[in-house]
Amino acid sequence: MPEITKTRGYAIGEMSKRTGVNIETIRYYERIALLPKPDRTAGGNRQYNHEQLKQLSFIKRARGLGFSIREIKGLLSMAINSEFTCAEVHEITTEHLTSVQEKITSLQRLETVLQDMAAECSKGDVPDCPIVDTLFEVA
Amino acid sequence: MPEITKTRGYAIGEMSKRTGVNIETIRYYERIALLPKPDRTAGGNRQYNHEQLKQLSFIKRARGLGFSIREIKGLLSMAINSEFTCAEVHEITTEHLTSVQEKITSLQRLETVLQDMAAECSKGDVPDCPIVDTLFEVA
DNA sequence: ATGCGATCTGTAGCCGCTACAGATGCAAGG
DNA sequence: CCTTGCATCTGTAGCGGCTACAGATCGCAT
Repeated sequence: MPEITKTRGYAIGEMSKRTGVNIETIRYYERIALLPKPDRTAGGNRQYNHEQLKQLSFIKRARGLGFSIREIKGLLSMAINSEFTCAEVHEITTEHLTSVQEKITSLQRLETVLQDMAAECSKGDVPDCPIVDTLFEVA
Repeated sequence: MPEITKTRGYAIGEMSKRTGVNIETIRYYERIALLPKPDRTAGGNRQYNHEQLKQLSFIKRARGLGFSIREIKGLLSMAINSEFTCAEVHEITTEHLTSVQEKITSLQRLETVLQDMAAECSKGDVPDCPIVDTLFEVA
């Protein structure tokens, strides 16, 4: 028999182990066209190649940095087609950075309010609590 | 005719205006039993009372502070039954505070990474970008 | 009576997964 | 070759916390 397929590629479980992405999530990414449809074995199991492993790692990293699926699709299509300029990528990144910074600011405001509420609380055994009172004031 | 219902109460739109909670969301809160089922007019429209207005304000505030629906249900059932101690409420609050602080920390880590990536970028017109390179490194 | 905005119910969609059920694939051991 | 048993398959439904319809009815002013 001639060697038709030399490198066997990676089964989905292998992809999952190497990237840390859940198997179900990998299939989900395929469904929403974030990952390309891989080859299949004769029996129908997915067989990924190294390119696809790289792409999944990319997705994993970008998700870890909080990029949305939509943003990652943008980044990927640019990267894959090499139809992008560094400036465009920079823009997406700084936009994302700004939204992260906004989240931080609003969480910090929250932190302050929660700390103040907690500080006022006597922690007593009685059913009378400034936290509840605060929340129950009609706006 | 005798005055059967003296105080008319608030229609759902009134509740929405007073609390800033979307009408659809108010109905949603009722469905998930976060708000009690209100009275109805003869025709079937919801009629809320002042107590329910206070409760919706409470929910709105607590959501604004990032408490989950589950947490709010807890707080409300305690507050309504007056079966709570200040210490219990304090505990829920500080738990929530901790999770807010954890979110802040992880977003700040994110911020640093994004800033570093953006800083390395030349913003050039060429399709060669350290951001893409960074993301494409296999783990 | 009529017109028109407010409200009604019910259902489906959003994001980003996760969790099944029930049917197969595949590789290693006997 | 056959069995065992894990891996993988498809399809669907659920999570949280809403939001967005469609199509019908309510209620109030004129």
